[in-house]
Amino acid sequence: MSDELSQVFAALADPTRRDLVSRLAAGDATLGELAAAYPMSLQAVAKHLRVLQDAGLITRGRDAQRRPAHLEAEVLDLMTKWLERYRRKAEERYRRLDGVLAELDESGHQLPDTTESQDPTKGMAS
Amino acid sequence: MSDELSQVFAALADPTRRDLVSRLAAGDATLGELAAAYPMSLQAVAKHLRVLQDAGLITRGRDAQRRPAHLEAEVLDLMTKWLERYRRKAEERYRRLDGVLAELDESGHQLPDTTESQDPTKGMAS
DNA sequence: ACGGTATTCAACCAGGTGGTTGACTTCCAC
DNA sequence: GTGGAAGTCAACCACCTGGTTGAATACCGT
Repeated sequence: MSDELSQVFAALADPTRRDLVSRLAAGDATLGELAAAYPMSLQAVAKHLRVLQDAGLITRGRDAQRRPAHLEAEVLDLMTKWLERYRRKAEERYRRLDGVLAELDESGHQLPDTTESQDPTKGMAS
Repeated sequence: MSDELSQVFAALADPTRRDLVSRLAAGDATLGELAAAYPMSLQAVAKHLRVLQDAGLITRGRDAQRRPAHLEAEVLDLMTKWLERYRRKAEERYRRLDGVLAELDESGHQLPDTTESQDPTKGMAS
């Protein structure tokens, strides 16, 4: 699954992890502080932080034996951009009812189009 | 994992599924048309469509034995809103260096704050 | 009515995920 | 230097996921 976007989406596909992000948006916090808020072991929360870190959503500092977690906003940008691209396309298609004409035209040629004959699992939907 | 946002994020945490979304953003398509583009069985693509459908990202029509898939933009809104909320908070914290003052102040009270004493796994990060 | 096309259903499998517990390492404070 | 606090490492478990194949269903065109 290794690619960047997949990792970020996967990281946020968990309520606990989204809640961690929401807390960190308010300010940095240590594992202990965070873990206290959840009905699970501290190690489990540590694993969640690890996932967020691998996805580039947080970084962890060092203050003696504390390792405060810090939210990084940049990666959220990445996702937002991806979403916006397709959200807008879909909305346009929805608004413009005359789009049906284009679609009727499109049903003429079986194989969708040109310029995309290589394996789509590589370099998909950038 | 059942909650709505988790399902949507999880659905997009797969390159094949993101690619499907990107294709559907350009126009509705049937399973057969879509499956032709991927190096996997048609049934596998059908499963992916199922996941997208369960997440509310697509709906499927009926045209005789065809079941054209149609992208729904609304759910993308949901995600965008969630992302924007925290992206903005994080960016603000980043821009305003004077934020350190607030954080120093914050380190005064151990338990973060009021109004959230119940189990955080329920109703997390709305 | 038949054959082909479009899709779904079901069983199975390898590998990943979210959680547990127990032991270990680090570092401060006294 | 010892004790306790903060964090990490490792093994283990139940369940979910992404893929496979094979068979079944539904519908159109001739």
